[in-house]
Amino acid sequence: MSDSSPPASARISPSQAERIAEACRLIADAERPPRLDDLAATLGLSPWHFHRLFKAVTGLTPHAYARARQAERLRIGLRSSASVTDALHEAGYSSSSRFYEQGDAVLGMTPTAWRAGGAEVDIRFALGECALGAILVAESARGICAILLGDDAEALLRELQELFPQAELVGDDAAFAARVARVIGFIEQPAIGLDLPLDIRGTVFQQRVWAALRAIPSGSTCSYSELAERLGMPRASRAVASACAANKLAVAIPCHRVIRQDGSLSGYRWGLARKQALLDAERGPQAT
DNA sequence: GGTTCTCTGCCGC
DNA sequence: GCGGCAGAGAACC
Repeated sequence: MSDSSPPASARISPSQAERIAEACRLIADAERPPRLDDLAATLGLSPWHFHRLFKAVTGLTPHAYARARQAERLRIGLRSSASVTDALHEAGYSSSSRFYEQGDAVLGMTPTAWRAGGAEVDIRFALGECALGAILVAESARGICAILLGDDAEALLRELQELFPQAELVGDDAAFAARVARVIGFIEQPAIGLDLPLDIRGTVFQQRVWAALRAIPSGSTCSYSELAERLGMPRASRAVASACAANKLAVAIPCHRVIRQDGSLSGYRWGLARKQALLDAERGPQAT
């Protein structure tokens, strides 16, 4: 339920970051999720220290990272495999029955529904007005799946349709509209936190970047290259920027806190004026 | 339902 | 900065 406690961004040395990047590669290359002890031994660290370091760098535990990677392989496999069972096995799931036991935790829906492009899955949405202009909040069964900002409601709705082309979009839900008020309150006062579950969908790399974004404290900023370094990929600042741009959860995943090294704002999916306003608000009264 | 593994808090060097 | 333990809980078989 709580999304309000991203990992503290401890100082990570380049050599530590490189070790964790190596661990990420090992996990990504393995058919089955490697064991914590084995990963730690390969990197020459104790399991406990490796675990802490991994989480500090990526924002995910090694196990969570491995599962995310496995889910990504499944998503790719579902597009190309002849059957859902084949895709499950190719992704390293030991048995399909256990996969189904877990319900829709991996894909947010059944594999067959996912294969169909997410058809028949409801996404509730509501439009509103906040200090930054029009806002659209959308929610799947798993949590808030999009927070979009813009100048007019129709454009936001089109954007939502493009993000979830096969989903059944359901508006005018009074109960949900009440929750949107909480999101708007959070947009206008980020310091209060957003105590709603988030449905964060993206590749493993995007999820790593987004976890790192959530570790940037309110009121401070970071450059794309700094963020890339924190992820152990000092040359990947362009990829990091793309992942920031792919963020669908405005403010909840604070991509507005990433600016150019020279201090200029760089770009923002929802407009530079909004980026500036968000940063101003965070540096404002609640700053300690 | 037992076993194994992960995760976290805390402490020591 | 790193290693280690204890205990809770999740995952696995």
